[in-house]
Amino acid sequence: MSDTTATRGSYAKTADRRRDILDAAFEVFAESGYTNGSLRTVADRVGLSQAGILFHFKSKTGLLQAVLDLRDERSREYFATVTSPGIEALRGFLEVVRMNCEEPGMIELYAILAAEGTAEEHPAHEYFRGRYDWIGAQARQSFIVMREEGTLRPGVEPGHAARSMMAIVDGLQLQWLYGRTKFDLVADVRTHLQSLVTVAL
Amino acid sequence: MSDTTATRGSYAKTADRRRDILDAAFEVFAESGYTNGSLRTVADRVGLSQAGILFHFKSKTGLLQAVLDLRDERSREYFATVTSPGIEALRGFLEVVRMNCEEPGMIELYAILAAEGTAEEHPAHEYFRGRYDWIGAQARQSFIVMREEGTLRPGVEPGHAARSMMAIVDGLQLQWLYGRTKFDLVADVRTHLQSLVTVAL
DNA sequence: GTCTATAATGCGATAGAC
DNA sequence: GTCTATCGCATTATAGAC
Repeated sequence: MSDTTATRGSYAKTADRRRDILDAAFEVFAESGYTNGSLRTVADRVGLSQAGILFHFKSKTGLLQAVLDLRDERSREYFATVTSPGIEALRGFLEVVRMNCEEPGMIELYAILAAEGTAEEHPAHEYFRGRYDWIGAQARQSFIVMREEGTLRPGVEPGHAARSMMAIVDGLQLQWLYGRTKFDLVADVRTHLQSLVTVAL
Repeated sequence: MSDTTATRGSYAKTADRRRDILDAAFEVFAESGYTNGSLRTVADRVGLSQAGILFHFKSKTGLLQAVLDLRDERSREYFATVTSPGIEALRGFLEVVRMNCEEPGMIELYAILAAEGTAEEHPAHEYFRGRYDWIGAQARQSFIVMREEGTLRPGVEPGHAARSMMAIVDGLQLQWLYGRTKFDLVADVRTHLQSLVTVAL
Protein backbone atom coordinates (compact mmCIF):
# COMPACT_ATOMS: atom_id res chain seq x y z
CA MET A 1 0.00 0.00 0.00
CA SER A 2 2.79 2.35 0.87
CA ASP A 3 4.20 1.11 -2.43
CA THR A 4 1.13 2.07 -4.49
CA THR A 5 0.74 5.34 -2.69
CA ALA A 6 4.39 6.05 -3.15
CA THR A 7 4.14 5.26 -6.86
CA ARG A 8 1.07 7.43 -7.38
CA GLY A 9 2.64 10.21 -5.38
CA SER A 10 5.78 9.76 -7.41
CA TYR A 11 3.97 10.12 -10.72
CA ALA A 12 2.21 13.25 -9.60
CA LYS A 13 5.44 14.58 -8.28
CA THR A 14 7.24 13.82 -11.52
CA ALA A 15 4.65 15.72 -13.53
CA ASP A 16 5.00 18.61 -11.14
CA ARG A 17 8.74 18.49 -11.47
CA ARG A 18 8.51 18.56 -15.24
CA ARG A 19 6.25 21.56 -15.03
CA ASP A 20 8.58 23.33 -12.61
CA ILE A 21 11.49 22.69 -14.94
CA LEU A 22 9.52 24.01 -17.91
CA ASP A 23 8.66 27.18 -16.03
CA ALA A 24 12.27 27.73 -15.02
CA ALA A 25 13.51 26.98 -18.54
CA PHE A 26 10.96 29.41 -19.90
CA GLU A 27 12.47 32.13 -17.71
CA VAL A 28 16.06 31.27 -18.47
CA PHE A 29 15.59 31.07 -22.23
CA ALA A 30 13.64 34.32 -22.11
CA GLU A 31 16.45 36.06 -20.26
CA SER A 32 19.49 34.63 -22.01
CA GLY A 33 18.23 32.95 -25.14
CA TYR A 34 18.70 29.28 -25.94
CA THR A 35 22.40 29.08 -26.76
CA ASN A 36 23.48 31.30 -23.93
CA GLY A 37 21.07 29.98 -21.33
CA SER A 38 22.45 26.95 -19.51
CA LEU A 39 20.93 23.83 -18.02
CA ARG A 40 22.86 24.60 -14.90
CA THR A 41 20.97 27.85 -14.44
CA VAL A 42 17.66 26.10 -14.97
CA ALA A 43 18.70 23.42 -12.49
CA ASP A 44 19.65 25.95 -9.84
CA ARG A 45 16.32 27.72 -10.06
CA VAL A 46 14.35 24.53 -9.69
CA GLY A 47 16.63 23.15 -6.96
CA LEU A 48 18.00 20.24 -8.94
CA SER A 49 21.38 19.25 -10.30
CA GLN A 50 22.16 19.74 -13.99
CA ALA A 51 22.00 15.97 -14.47
CA GLY A 52 18.63 15.96 -12.77
CA ILE A 53 17.19 18.10 -15.56
CA LEU A 54 18.40 15.64 -18.16
CA PHE A 55 16.51 12.86 -16.46
CA HIS A 56 13.24 14.64 -17.21
CA PHE A 57 14.23 15.98 -20.63
CA LYS A 58 16.71 13.91 -22.54
CA SER A 59 18.57 16.87 -24.03
CA LYS A 60 18.74 20.64 -23.98
CA THR A 61 17.08 20.75 -27.40
CA GLY A 62 14.28 18.58 -26.09
CA LEU A 63 13.74 21.02 -23.27
CA LEU A 64 13.48 23.92 -25.71
CA GLN A 65 10.95 22.04 -27.81
CA ALA A 66 8.86 21.34 -24.74
CA VAL A 67 8.93 25.01 -23.78
CA LEU A 68 7.87 26.08 -27.28
CA ASP A 69 5.11 23.49 -27.35
CA LEU A 70 3.75 24.74 -24.04
CA ARG A 71 3.88 28.32 -25.30
CA ASP A 72 2.07 27.41 -28.47
CA GLU A 73 -0.56 25.44 -26.66
CA ARG A 74 -1.80 28.48 -24.80
CA SER A 75 -2.10 30.72 -27.84
CA ARG A 76 -3.68 28.06 -30.05
CA GLU A 77 -6.04 27.21 -27.27
CA TYR A 78 -7.44 30.70 -27.56
CA PHE A 79 -7.28 30.92 -31.32
CA ALA A 80 -9.17 27.64 -31.68
CA THR A 81 -12.31 29.37 -30.43
CA VAL A 82 -12.13 32.25 -32.90
CA THR A 83 -11.10 30.98 -36.30
CA SER A 84 -13.24 32.60 -38.96
CA PRO A 85 -11.09 34.94 -41.03
CA GLY A 86 -12.03 38.60 -41.08
CA ILE A 87 -12.42 41.25 -38.44
CA GLU A 88 -12.96 38.55 -35.80
CA ALA A 89 -9.50 37.11 -36.41
CA LEU A 90 -7.97 40.57 -36.13
CA ARG A 91 -9.66 41.11 -32.81
CA GLY A 92 -8.44 37.70 -31.72
CA PHE A 93 -4.89 38.62 -32.70
CA LEU A 94 -5.16 41.78 -30.63
CA GLU A 95 -6.41 39.71 -27.72
CA VAL A 96 -3.42 37.38 -27.91
CA VAL A 97 -1.10 40.40 -27.85
CA ARG A 98 -2.94 41.63 -24.78
CA MET A 99 -2.59 38.26 -23.10
CA ASN A 100 1.14 38.14 -23.80
CA CYS A 101 1.55 41.59 -22.30
CA GLU A 102 0.33 40.31 -19.00
CA GLU A 103 3.11 37.73 -18.96
CA PRO A 104 6.18 39.75 -19.95
CA GLY A 105 8.34 36.62 -20.03
CA MET A 106 6.42 35.59 -23.12
CA ILE A 107 7.53 38.72 -24.92
CA GLU A 108 11.14 38.24 -23.91
CA LEU A 109 11.16 34.61 -24.96
CA TYR A 110 9.64 35.39 -28.31
CA ALA A 111 11.87 38.37 -29.10
CA ILE A 112 15.11 36.64 -28.20
CA LEU A 113 14.39 33.25 -29.74
CA ALA A 114 12.96 34.72 -32.94
CA ALA A 115 16.17 36.66 -33.51
CA GLU A 116 18.43 33.79 -32.45
CA GLY A 117 16.42 31.42 -34.62
CA THR A 118 17.23 33.24 -37.83
CA ALA A 119 20.29 31.00 -38.06
CA GLU A 120 19.21 27.98 -40.10
CA GLU A 121 20.84 25.43 -37.82
CA HIS A 122 19.13 26.80 -34.71
CA PRO A 123 16.77 24.28 -33.07
CA ALA A 124 13.95 26.84 -33.11
CA HIS A 125 14.46 27.91 -36.71
CA GLU A 126 11.75 25.74 -38.23
CA TYR A 127 9.39 26.57 -35.43
CA PHE A 128 9.54 30.29 -36.14
CA ARG A 129 9.57 29.85 -39.88
CA GLY A 130 6.37 27.87 -39.62
CA ARG A 131 4.92 30.34 -37.19
CA TYR A 132 5.48 33.30 -39.50
CA ASP A 133 4.08 31.30 -42.39
CA TRP A 134 0.96 30.36 -40.52
CA ILE A 135 0.15 33.71 -38.93
CA GLY A 136 1.06 35.56 -42.12
CA ALA A 137 -1.24 33.42 -44.27
CA GLN A 138 -4.00 33.62 -41.70
CA ALA A 139 -3.78 37.40 -41.47
CA ARG A 140 -3.58 37.86 -45.22
CA GLN A 141 -6.70 35.78 -45.67
CA SER A 142 -8.51 37.95 -43.15
CA PHE A 143 -7.58 41.12 -44.99
CA ILE A 144 -8.69 39.57 -48.30
CA VAL A 145 -12.05 38.70 -46.80
CA MET A 146 -12.39 42.23 -45.47
CA ARG A 147 -11.57 43.69 -48.85
CA GLU A 148 -14.43 41.69 -50.34
CA GLU A 149 -16.67 42.90 -47.55
CA GLY A 150 -15.57 46.47 -48.19
CA THR A 151 -14.20 46.93 -44.68
CA LEU A 152 -10.57 47.10 -45.77
CA ARG A 153 -9.37 50.67 -46.16
CA PRO A 154 -9.04 51.54 -49.86
CA GLY A 155 -5.55 51.12 -51.30
CA VAL A 156 -4.40 48.68 -48.62
CA GLU A 157 -2.79 45.55 -50.05
CA PRO A 158 -3.59 42.40 -47.99
CA GLY A 159 -0.05 41.04 -48.19
CA HIS A 160 1.44 44.27 -46.95
CA ALA A 161 -1.16 44.54 -44.24
CA ALA A 162 -0.36 41.06 -42.97
CA ARG A 163 3.40 41.69 -42.92
CA SER A 164 2.99 45.06 -41.24
CA MET A 165 0.72 43.60 -38.60
CA MET A 166 3.30 41.05 -37.55
CA ALA A 167 6.13 43.54 -37.90
CA ILE A 168 4.57 46.17 -35.69
CA VAL A 169 4.12 43.67 -32.88
CA ASP A 170 7.66 42.28 -33.09
CA GLY A 171 9.17 45.75 -33.34
CA LEU A 172 7.16 47.29 -30.52
CA GLN A 173 7.93 44.35 -28.27
CA LEU A 174 11.63 44.94 -28.79
CA GLN A 175 11.31 48.62 -27.85
CA TRP A 176 9.22 47.59 -24.90
CA LEU A 177 12.02 45.28 -23.71
CA TYR A 178 14.54 48.12 -23.76
CA GLY A 179 12.18 50.00 -21.49
CA ARG A 180 13.08 53.10 -23.45
CA THR A 181 9.63 54.55 -23.24
CA LYS A 182 6.64 53.53 -21.26
CA PHE A 183 3.83 53.02 -23.72
CA ASP A 184 0.73 50.90 -24.13
CA LEU A 185 1.79 48.12 -26.46
CA VAL A 186 -1.74 46.90 -27.15
CA ALA A 187 -3.00 50.41 -27.84
CA ASP A 188 -0.20 51.02 -30.33
CA VAL A 189 -0.95 47.78 -32.15
CA ARG A 190 -4.63 48.60 -32.21
CA THR A 191 -3.93 52.05 -33.62
CA HIS A 192 -1.89 50.51 -36.40
CA LEU A 193 -4.52 47.92 -37.24
CA GLN A 194 -7.15 50.63 -37.20
CA SER A 195 -5.22 52.45 -39.91
CA LEU A 196 -5.74 49.42 -42.14
CA VAL A 197 -9.46 48.82 -41.76
CA THR A 198 -12.60 50.98 -41.70
CA VAL A 199 -14.57 49.08 -39.09
CA ALA A 200 -13.93 49.85 -35.42
CA LEU A 201 -11.78 47.31 -33.57
CA MET B 1 64.32 57.35 -42.94
CA SER B 2 64.25 53.65 -43.81
CA ASP B 3 62.96 53.35 -40.31
CA THR B 4 60.14 55.76 -41.01
CA THR B 5 59.25 53.99 -44.24
CA ALA B 6 59.28 50.62 -42.55
CA THR B 7 57.13 51.98 -39.78
CA ARG B 8 54.73 53.48 -42.25
CA GLY B 9 54.48 50.22 -44.15
CA SER B 10 53.94 48.40 -40.92
CA TYR B 11 51.25 50.78 -39.84
CA ALA B 12 49.43 50.47 -43.14
CA LYS B 13 49.52 46.71 -42.95
CA THR B 14 48.31 46.70 -39.37
CA ALA B 15 45.48 49.02 -40.26
CA ASP B 16 44.50 46.70 -43.08
CA ARG B 17 44.60 43.71 -40.75
CA ARG B 18 42.39 45.51 -38.28
CA ARG B 19 39.97 46.27 -41.04
CA ASP B 20 39.98 42.67 -42.27
CA ILE B 21 39.29 41.48 -38.75
CA LEU B 22 36.46 43.98 -38.36
CA ASP B 23 34.86 42.78 -41.60
CA ALA B 24 35.11 39.14 -40.54
CA ALA B 25 33.80 39.91 -37.06
CA PHE B 26 30.92 41.81 -38.62
CA GLU B 27 29.98 38.66 -40.55
CA VAL B 28 30.38 36.30 -37.63
CA PHE B 29 28.42 38.44 -35.17
CA ALA B 30 25.74 38.89 -37.81
CA GLU B 31 25.44 35.14 -38.32
CA SER B 32 25.72 33.90 -34.75
CA GLY B 33 25.32 36.91 -32.51
CA TYR B 34 27.91 38.13 -30.04
CA THR B 35 27.78 35.49 -27.30
CA ASN B 36 27.55 32.57 -29.67
CA GLY B 37 29.99 33.87 -32.25
CA SER B 38 33.58 32.92 -31.40
CA LEU B 39 36.95 34.59 -31.88
CA ARG B 40 38.15 31.32 -33.34
CA THR B 41 35.67 31.60 -36.21
CA VAL B 42 36.68 35.19 -36.86
CA ALA B 43 40.33 34.14 -36.81
CA ASP B 44 39.78 31.33 -39.28
CA ARG B 45 38.07 33.61 -41.78
CA VAL B 46 40.84 36.17 -41.67
CA GLY B 47 43.60 33.55 -41.69
CA LEU B 48 44.95 34.25 -38.24
CA SER B 49 45.10 32.37 -34.97
CA GLN B 50 42.65 33.18 -32.21
CA ALA B 51 45.47 34.77 -30.22
CA GLY B 52 46.33 36.85 -33.26
CA ILE B 53 42.94 38.55 -33.08
CA LEU B 54 43.52 39.52 -29.48
CA PHE B 55 46.71 41.28 -30.43
CA HIS B 56 44.69 43.73 -32.52
CA PHE B 57 41.71 43.96 -30.19
CA LYS B 58 42.42 43.44 -26.54
CA SER B 59 39.21 41.55 -25.82
CA LYS B 60 36.13 40.11 -27.47
CA THR B 61 34.05 42.95 -26.08
CA GLY B 62 36.50 45.45 -27.54
CA LEU B 63 36.06 43.82 -30.92
CA LEU B 64 32.28 44.14 -30.70
CA GLN B 65 32.55 47.81 -29.76
CA ALA B 66 34.78 48.42 -32.76
CA VAL B 67 32.30 46.69 -35.06
CA LEU B 68 29.41 48.76 -33.69
CA ASP B 69 31.42 51.96 -34.00
CA LEU B 70 32.20 51.20 -37.64
CA ARG B 71 28.55 50.48 -38.31
CA ASP B 72 27.46 53.70 -36.70
CA GLU B 73 30.03 55.72 -38.54
CA ARG B 74 28.51 54.85 -41.90
CA SER B 75 24.93 55.71 -40.97
CA ARG B 76 25.81 58.91 -39.15
CA GLU B 77 28.02 59.91 -42.03
CA TYR B 78 24.92 59.97 -44.18
CA PHE B 79 22.62 61.45 -41.58
CA ALA B 80 25.05 64.30 -40.94
CA THR B 81 24.17 65.74 -44.36
CA VAL B 82 20.41 65.72 -43.80
CA THR B 83 19.57 66.81 -40.30
CA SER B 84 16.65 69.18 -40.38
CA PRO B 85 13.63 67.52 -38.76
CA GLY B 86 10.54 67.07 -40.91
CA ILE B 87 9.84 65.32 -44.15
CA GLU B 88 13.53 65.51 -45.07
CA ALA B 89 14.50 63.42 -42.06
CA LEU B 90 11.85 60.84 -42.95
CA ARG B 91 13.22 60.55 -46.45
CA GLY B 92 16.71 60.24 -44.99
CA PHE B 93 15.52 57.43 -42.73
CA LEU B 94 14.07 55.65 -45.73
CA GLU B 95 17.33 56.09 -47.54
CA VAL B 96 19.28 54.49 -44.67
CA VAL B 97 16.90 51.52 -44.77
CA ARG B 98 17.55 51.24 -48.48
CA MET B 99 21.31 51.34 -47.94
CA ASN B 100 21.14 48.63 -45.30
CA CYS B 101 19.16 46.43 -47.66
CA GLU B 102 22.03 46.40 -50.07
CA GLU B 103 24.28 45.00 -47.37
CA PRO B 104 22.18 42.21 -45.84
CA GLY B 105 24.80 41.54 -43.18
CA MET B 106 23.85 44.85 -41.65
CA ILE B 107 20.28 43.66 -41.19
CA GLU B 108 21.39 40.39 -39.65
CA LEU B 109 23.80 42.09 -37.28
CA TYR B 110 21.21 44.57 -36.15
CA ALA B 111 18.38 42.08 -35.71
CA ILE B 112 20.42 39.58 -33.73
CA LEU B 113 22.32 42.01 -31.54
CA ALA B 114 19.25 44.13 -30.80
CA ALA B 115 17.45 41.07 -29.43
CA GLU B 116 20.51 39.70 -27.63
CA GLY B 117 21.18 43.14 -26.20
CA THR B 118 17.90 43.30 -24.32
CA ALA B 119 19.75 41.63 -21.43
CA GLU B 120 21.05 44.45 -19.26
CA GLU B 121 24.48 42.97 -18.80
CA HIS B 122 25.06 42.53 -22.53
CA PRO B 123 27.96 44.60 -23.88
CA ALA B 124 25.73 46.08 -26.57
CA HIS B 125 22.84 46.91 -24.25
CA GLU B 126 23.67 50.56 -23.74
CA TYR B 127 24.47 50.97 -27.41
CA PHE B 128 21.00 49.89 -28.50
CA ARG B 129 19.28 51.70 -25.69
CA GLY B 130 20.94 54.91 -26.78
CA ARG B 131 20.21 54.17 -30.38
CA TYR B 132 16.47 53.74 -29.78
CA ASP B 133 16.46 56.89 -27.67
CA TRP B 134 18.18 58.94 -30.32
CA ILE B 135 16.25 57.74 -33.36
CA GLY B 136 12.97 57.79 -31.47
CA ALA B 137 13.43 61.37 -30.30
CA GLN B 138 14.61 62.44 -33.73
CA ALA B 139 11.61 60.86 -35.44
CA ARG B 140 9.13 62.22 -32.94
CA GLN B 141 10.49 65.72 -33.45
CA SER B 142 10.05 65.33 -37.19
CA PHE B 143 6.42 64.32 -36.80
CA ILE B 144 5.81 67.24 -34.44
CA VAL B 145 7.24 69.64 -37.00
CA MET B 146 5.07 68.11 -39.67
CA ARG B 147 1.99 68.43 -37.53
CA GLU B 148 2.70 72.15 -37.21
CA GLU B 149 3.18 72.35 -40.95
CA GLY B 150 -0.07 70.50 -41.49
CA THR B 151 1.57 67.65 -43.37
CA LEU B 152 0.94 65.08 -40.64
CA ARG B 153 -2.16 63.04 -41.29
CA PRO B 154 -4.98 64.12 -38.92
CA GLY B 155 -5.31 62.01 -35.79
CA VAL B 156 -1.75 60.72 -35.88
CA GLU B 157 0.09 61.09 -32.59
CA PRO B 158 3.82 61.92 -33.06
CA GLY B 159 4.98 59.54 -30.32
CA HIS B 160 3.05 56.64 -31.78
CA ALA B 161 4.26 57.49 -35.27
CA ALA B 162 7.89 57.45 -34.13
CA ARG B 163 7.53 54.12 -32.33
CA SER B 164 5.67 52.54 -35.22
CA MET B 165 8.28 53.73 -37.68
CA MET B 166 11.08 52.01 -35.82
CA ALA B 167 8.95 48.97 -35.09
CA ILE B 168 7.95 48.37 -38.69
CA VAL B 169 11.59 48.34 -39.77
CA ASP B 170 12.73 45.99 -37.03
CA GLY B 171 9.81 43.67 -37.56
CA LEU B 172 10.03 43.52 -41.33
CA GLN B 173 13.77 42.90 -41.16
CA LEU B 174 13.11 39.88 -38.96
CA GLN B 175 10.61 38.45 -41.45
CA TRP B 176 13.04 39.20 -44.20
CA LEU B 177 15.72 37.16 -42.43
CA TYR B 178 13.46 34.15 -42.27
CA GLY B 179 13.12 34.44 -46.04
CA ARG B 180 9.50 33.52 -45.54
CA THR B 181 8.27 35.74 -48.30
CA LYS B 182 10.13 37.69 -50.88
CA PHE B 183 9.01 41.28 -50.50
CA ASP B 184 10.41 44.74 -51.01
CA LEU B 185 11.40 45.89 -47.55
CA VAL B 186 11.91 49.51 -48.51
CA ALA B 187 8.57 49.65 -50.31
CA ASP B 188 6.77 48.24 -47.27
CA VAL B 189 8.40 50.79 -44.97
CA ARG B 190 7.55 53.59 -47.38
CA THR B 191 3.93 52.44 -47.55
CA HIS B 192 3.72 52.53 -43.78
CA LEU B 193 5.29 55.98 -43.51
CA GLN B 194 2.99 57.19 -46.24
CA SER B 195 0.02 56.19 -44.11
CA LEU B 196 1.24 58.65 -41.48
CA VAL B 197 1.81 61.77 -43.57
CA THR B 198 -0.05 63.60 -46.33
CA VAL B 199 2.91 64.70 -48.40
CA ALA B 200 4.37 62.27 -50.93
CA LEU B 201 7.57 60.51 -49.87
C1' DG C 1 53.02 40.61 -35.54
C1' DT C 2 51.98 36.10 -35.22
C1' DC C 3 52.46 31.74 -33.40
C1' DT C 4 52.00 27.62 -29.97
C1' DA C 5 50.95 26.26 -25.54
C1' DT C 6 48.33 26.56 -21.72
C1' DA C 7 45.51 28.26 -17.99
C1' DA C 8 40.91 28.76 -16.31
C1' DT C 9 36.36 28.28 -16.99
C1' DG C 10 32.04 26.66 -18.71
C1' DC C 11 29.14 23.67 -21.33
C1' DG C 12 26.10 19.22 -22.48
C1' DA C 13 25.89 14.57 -21.85
C1' DT C 14 26.77 9.93 -19.79
C1' DA C 15 27.79 6.34 -16.09
C1' DG C 16 26.94 4.57 -12.00
C1' DA C 17 26.08 4.91 -6.88
C1' DC C 18 22.26 5.35 -3.80
C1' DG D 1 14.51 10.25 -9.10
C1' DT D 2 18.38 12.45 -7.90
C1' DC D 3 23.05 12.77 -7.01
C1' DT D 4 28.30 12.95 -7.82
C1' DA D 5 31.88 12.28 -10.86
C1' DT D 6 33.67 12.51 -15.11
C1' DC D 7 34.41 12.74 -20.14
C1' DG D 8 35.08 15.56 -24.08
C1' DC D 9 34.77 19.62 -26.04
C1' DA D 10 34.64 24.78 -26.68
C1' DT D 11 35.44 29.10 -25.09
C1' DT D 12 38.36 33.68 -23.73
C1' DA D 13 42.52 35.24 -22.32
C1' DT D 14 47.49 35.17 -21.14
C1' DA D 15 52.62 33.84 -21.47
C1' DG D 16 56.38 33.37 -23.96
C1' DA D 17 58.99 31.70 -28.19
C1' DC D 18 60.28 33.39 -32.70
